[in-house]
Amino acid sequence: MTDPADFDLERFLPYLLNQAAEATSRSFQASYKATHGMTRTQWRVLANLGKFGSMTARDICTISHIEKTKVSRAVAALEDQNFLSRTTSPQDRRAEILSLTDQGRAVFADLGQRAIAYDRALRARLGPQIAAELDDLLRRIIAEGPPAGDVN
Amino acid sequence: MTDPADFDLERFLPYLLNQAAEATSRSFQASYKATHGMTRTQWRVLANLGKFGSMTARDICTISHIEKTKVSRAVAALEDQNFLSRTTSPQDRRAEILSLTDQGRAVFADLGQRAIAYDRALRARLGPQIAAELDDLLRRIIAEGPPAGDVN
DNA sequence: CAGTAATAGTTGCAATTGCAACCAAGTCAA
DNA sequence: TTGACTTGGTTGCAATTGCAACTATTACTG
Repeated sequence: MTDPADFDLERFLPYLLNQAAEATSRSFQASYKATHGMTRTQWRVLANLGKFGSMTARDICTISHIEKTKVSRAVAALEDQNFLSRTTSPQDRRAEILSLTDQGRAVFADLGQRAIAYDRALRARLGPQIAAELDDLLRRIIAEGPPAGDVN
Repeated sequence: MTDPADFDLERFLPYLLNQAAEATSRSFQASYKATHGMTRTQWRVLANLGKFGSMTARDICTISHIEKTKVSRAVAALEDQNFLSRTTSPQDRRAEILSLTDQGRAVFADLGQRAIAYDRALRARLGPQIAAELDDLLRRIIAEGPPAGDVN
């Protein structure tokens, strides 16, 4: 039997992860919000396209784990800003292939720089090998997905 | 000079942290949403009160790093559900001391149990000592706050 | 083939958020 | 004690989200 008092909020992973995520994302957000009027989701979508090249919205969903509707709207917004363009895929006319425009690539180059700097500062404080371990752990959590559904 | 191509999205900490946070929080969310009609923020506020006892909204803000307006609304909602009650502090009539009601404590006991189970499942997959390291890292990130502001 | 199921993406609507402006109470100093 | 400043907390409003329902294709199955 687990005593309710055993629950240690300060060691509850979802809680810790959220705080860490908020803390780090929030401050970097200033970069893309102020200079390019982008939202967090938009930045992520753009970053994925910048890093992995043209792909479909669905692809972005699967590799980034962002909800399809969030992606859909982010894509629309990025298109409005002329950061990306769509082409319906010849193989599957439902799908649209998304590619960054020159302007989009420029923005990505700019923000990529800052992201590198930001990330380095973060890692510098943790120490390089520790930071690398953190990467692994996070990737494992992300890849393995939530544990065994049965929390009922 | 950093080449834009150097930017590795898959190793960008804010991005990784967010994905991990989303993945873990989201699935646990089902527990409190379905059974107690609570929102993420509400659960967090309740958890803090459950764990640390009565305190002021401001206290919750500082220890949990949740925006004051989010806390304010969560408190209002929890009060509507009769999970907590307020008393204006005698020392400072601006401040309200928040305390869980019996009902609120019961909910916390219930969710606390599930949280423990969920967290254990998560840690079990990482391995106990690895999970402990992760805690430390996350806490450092949270405590140290974002790096040096100057990402401009 | 027809008929049904799955998939890519969008949209409506309600709920949650963020930010700035705003009260009310408290502090501090002249 | 008045007046300027801070601080606890709430609120208005616009923007972002979540979820479910919906369109248009494509895939499957008998």
